[in-house]
Amino acid sequence: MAENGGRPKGRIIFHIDMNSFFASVEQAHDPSLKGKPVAIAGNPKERRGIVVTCSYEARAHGVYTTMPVWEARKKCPDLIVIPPDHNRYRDASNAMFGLLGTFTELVEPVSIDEGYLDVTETDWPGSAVSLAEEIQRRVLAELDLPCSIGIAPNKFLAKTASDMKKPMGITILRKRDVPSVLWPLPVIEMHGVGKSTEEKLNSIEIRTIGELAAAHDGLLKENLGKRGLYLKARANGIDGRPVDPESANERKSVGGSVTLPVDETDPDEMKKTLRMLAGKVALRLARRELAGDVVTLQIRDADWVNHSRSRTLTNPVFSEEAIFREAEALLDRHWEGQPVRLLGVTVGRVVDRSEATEQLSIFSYEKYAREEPVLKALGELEQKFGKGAVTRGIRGAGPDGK
DNA sequence: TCTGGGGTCCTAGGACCC
DNA sequence: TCTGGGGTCCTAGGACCC
Repeated sequence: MAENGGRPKGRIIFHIDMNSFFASVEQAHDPSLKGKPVAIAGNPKERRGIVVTCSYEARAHGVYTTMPVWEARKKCPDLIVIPPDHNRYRDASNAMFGLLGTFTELVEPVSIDEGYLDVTETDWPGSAVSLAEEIQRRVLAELDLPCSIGIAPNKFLAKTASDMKKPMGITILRKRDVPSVLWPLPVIEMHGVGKSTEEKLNSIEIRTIGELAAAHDGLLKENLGKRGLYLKARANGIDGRPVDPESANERKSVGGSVTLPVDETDPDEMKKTLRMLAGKVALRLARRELAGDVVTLQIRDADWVNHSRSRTLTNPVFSEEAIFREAEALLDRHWEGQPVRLLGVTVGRVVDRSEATEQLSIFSYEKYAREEPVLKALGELEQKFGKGAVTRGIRGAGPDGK
């Protein structure tokens, strides 16, 4: 980046936000869709489908993300509804991040369609704006996809900035702009503030981002915990989080869930679904070579009340069979017979499988050897082969063959 | 005819240990 | 009869985001 005249050098962070990403990818793939109202929605024949993303033409008709498909069709009779093609979006995303990576190594993917760049140290000869223009130009030229870019001294402001002009916007948000640009807005406009937090803030007479920025720490902490304090810092334009290219590789859990065709009360049907979900999760764990030692079952009741039941295992699992067994046991133990709208299975606390094996051999195996069914089995073996045989067996042949 | 599916982080209470 | 604290792990639920 070009010299800045000897002023103390802050960071220069970009936030890249792909505009209505799934819809744009479909329009790039099939140019006849350009200029038309397009919605990406889970199987449009299903009664529970919602709009996942839609083109700006569809938005002009009042269609928005999360709207039920039937309602979107009512608002926009010409709406073209396309089922999602996740492989296509994954490819486009990889191409997009690959392109960003040619400008700097400091790229942090946040989701499939957005990411941060720390361009403070790039050797780009021009201004930050000209770099943003070049990135935007190349993403459009090479991938046929529009994006918006926010330029700011930190992540929060960059993210806020990229939201301010869509599609194909480039927005600079300096810290000194915060009082005039951010402070007049209602708190709900802030990233990190949802409906619930908005209500809590309103109840203590905080309605604008400016009022949040000036609020008393004690009051915030009392009502919102430590979240309140960092929201206040954000409201003041303060955010010290670094751009971390590794964060995407630090996945914590892998899960699958599905809304059932009807609210279900038949345990056999529910177990078929759990088997399917376990298979899906196992497949995705396999692709990333992961295993995890917490299995969680999620149940959403017909009235949208969520429940989760989890179990921490002695050693990490990854197979469909092992995941299914745990999910099934959790269902047997905790389901109380009420109609179920959605089922989910998640494997948590995931680690690389190589790591998982190591853990098993040096640590978890000792714990495993104290489990009740294991003790019972060991007792039987000792009766058969004599005392000491089992211990020699364990030491001599660990699960990793060492 | 309301409301998908993928995640992360935080909180709070109880168990358990020193 | 009255009665420590500090720390970690586990579990369930809530809030938020894309």
